Amino acid sequence: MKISKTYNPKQVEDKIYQLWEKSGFLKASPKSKKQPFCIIMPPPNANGILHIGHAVFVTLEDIMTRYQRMKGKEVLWLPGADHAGIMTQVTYEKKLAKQGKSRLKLGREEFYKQTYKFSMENKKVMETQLRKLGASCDWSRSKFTLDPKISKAVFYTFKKMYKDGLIYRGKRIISWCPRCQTALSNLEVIYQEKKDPLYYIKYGPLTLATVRPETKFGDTAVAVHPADKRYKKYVGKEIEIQTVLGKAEVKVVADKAVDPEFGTGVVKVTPAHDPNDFEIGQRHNLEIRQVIGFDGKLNKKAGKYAGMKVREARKIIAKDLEKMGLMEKIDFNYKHRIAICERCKTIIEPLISEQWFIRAKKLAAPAIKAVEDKKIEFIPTHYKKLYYHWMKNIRDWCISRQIWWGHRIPVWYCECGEITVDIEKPKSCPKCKGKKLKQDPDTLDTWFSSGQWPFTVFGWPRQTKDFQYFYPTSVMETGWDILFFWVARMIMLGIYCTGKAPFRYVYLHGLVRDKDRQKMSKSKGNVIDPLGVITLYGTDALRMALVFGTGSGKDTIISEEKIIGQRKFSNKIWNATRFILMNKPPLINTDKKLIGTDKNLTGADKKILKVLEKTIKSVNKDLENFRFGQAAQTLYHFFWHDFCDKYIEKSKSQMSNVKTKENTQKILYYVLLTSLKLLHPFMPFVTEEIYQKLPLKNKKKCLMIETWPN
RNA sequence: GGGCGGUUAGCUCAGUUGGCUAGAGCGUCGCAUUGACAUUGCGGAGGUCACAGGUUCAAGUCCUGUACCGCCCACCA
Repeated sequence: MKISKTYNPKQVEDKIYQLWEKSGFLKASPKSKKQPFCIIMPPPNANGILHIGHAVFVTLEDIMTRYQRMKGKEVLWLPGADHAGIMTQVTYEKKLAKQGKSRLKLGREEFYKQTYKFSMENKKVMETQLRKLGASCDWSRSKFTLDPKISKAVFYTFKKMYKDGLIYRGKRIISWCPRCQTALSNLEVIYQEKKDPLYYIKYGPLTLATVRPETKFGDTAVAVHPADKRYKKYVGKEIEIQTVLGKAEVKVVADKAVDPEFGTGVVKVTPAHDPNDFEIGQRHNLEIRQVIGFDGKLNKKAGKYAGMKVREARKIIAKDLEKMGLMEKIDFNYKHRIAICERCKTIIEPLISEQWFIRAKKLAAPAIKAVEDKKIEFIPTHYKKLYYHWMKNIRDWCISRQIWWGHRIPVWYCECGEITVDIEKPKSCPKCKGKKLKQDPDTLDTWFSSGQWPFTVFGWPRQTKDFQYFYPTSVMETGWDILFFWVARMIMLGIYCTGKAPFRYVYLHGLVRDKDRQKMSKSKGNVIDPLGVITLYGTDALRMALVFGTGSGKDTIISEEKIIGQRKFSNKIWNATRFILMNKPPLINTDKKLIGTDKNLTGADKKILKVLEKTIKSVNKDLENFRFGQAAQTLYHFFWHDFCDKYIEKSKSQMSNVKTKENTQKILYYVLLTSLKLLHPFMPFVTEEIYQKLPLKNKKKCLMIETWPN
């Protein structure tokens, strides 16, 4: 057998992956008598191709998966894809726009159909890419969040929560994205610092500061701090004010939310268009007067300003105020944080609208307890604090979105006013027996369905064999940036739906950054395309570079040099094997017991065996404690510097001595095989390829299912 | 306003329950080498482990404080 001088991943990887997939060892069975180990893959969004962040999670999860499989557990790593509501809708709409088409022209049904097709195509591409990354997952169980069975489970949960009083419909102030035309949860809103003029406007005898004079038509009060002596005499009274639309009367209320230090200590209260004002309004029973519509334009309550967009109206109104002598002064250097849409960066318009909400506090309590009781543990542990903080201050969760792509809310309205919540469309109204039922036009927040992912993938609410055997799962591995979006929701919904915390450990990895610690982004031009890198240096090199010397849960620093360094390592393993195979016995038995006793061992023999033992111990300990970066470093150092540089060099003389030849050869094969096993979770392709070439007795079909060294 | 993380070699980072002369990759300097591998080997230079105290036989590691950097959460108009 001729072996090439250098390791050539391109010729090896696809062939090896096929070997694994055809072997059937990637499939898990709930009938197994072994101990289960299960990771649910965080389903990538089905709206694009994989990036380097995906390569991180694949590497980490595959390391755990392969390690546990070799340790003899029944391992299931379950893949899938997420429909990613708003994100996919935005992506597909952009695609349509390029073709001169639009969502509205297509209509709801056709748009859904096309987006579904688009997502399925992406899912297929992604699955090919996951294979290229070496992901040893069970493809026979691949799922999609909009699969009919999964959707049914999601509706089941909705119905159950509605019955339990955990879901309600209500008119609330929500964050509205005028571009996406939908409500957003507070997590989908991000903040950006911006400089805006701060206007000091005369309100009758008072002066107040605001950045949004255009909302003044919605003012239903003016508020001051209860302890503010300057304004005490006005509290509870109506004051007459001059506005751009004429004279009006407005009530003065005292509320502790007002900061007497800011501006003049007087604030206008616009309950319909500001979250704080909404709350002040609730406390003082103020009228809610909506003056801005869902299109982001002023409505007819704004008189002559009706139809103007918020920002242009602001300028014009400010000018008019000045003309009328109502503007006391303008501070042009005022910096504040404005809310923008996480997806499209459009400025958020707080609006009152009817939405569906989850009473989150009730779900949060047991979710907090599960972590306190160590039913779930976080790695790194400090994320526990963040989790507690968020869970203890949780607010009701707005779960309705005014988009078309996703699970349509399973609620039907009858002309008679009856509301029916069910998994499927009711045949007729249970109250009036009428047949004219209209389904709620909204869809559910993506995270509502992905929050149930760890059990809906197993066919829950049916008590399937899979569910009983694999749930609760072992590890949830994902990025810390979706701790609240996803992990917290999975814990809450998991406990609520199944009575059990959905996983034992949460491992949170960091962000991928370049060597200047910059976050990777297309606009910065510093992205590393995992598949491009793979064609250049091989999957193993990329995987090893992603974990090598990275502290658990810390940001992953990656650079091309680092990947090249690991390609060299792949080649080193390859060539060490080539050397060992130069002295090829017919078939070698690598049972350690057959290696000579102390008496016939040289100093070098003893040393390498001892260091190997130490390496095995420390790698095991590291892997048990999720210290993958450390394990990778230990293995790298052992293989290169202890085995290759020292022992293999020494073996050259030992092999030419008849007395030591046989033992040396056995040790070479033994250490090589053990190293391959230990390295396999990190570098699956090169190790498997070499394993296939070794002349071993008792060889298994693949290294993937070899026995892990303990 | 709260909270979290970081500060170790020129650069990027490891360093487990405190325990050998503090490590790796890349870079750098010198030497070697046509039979495993130049995607190499050997050797060297390079560190007051941010700073100041404290606990200890022993501190990069634990405690307290300070400085700087980064991040998250929060309703300041």
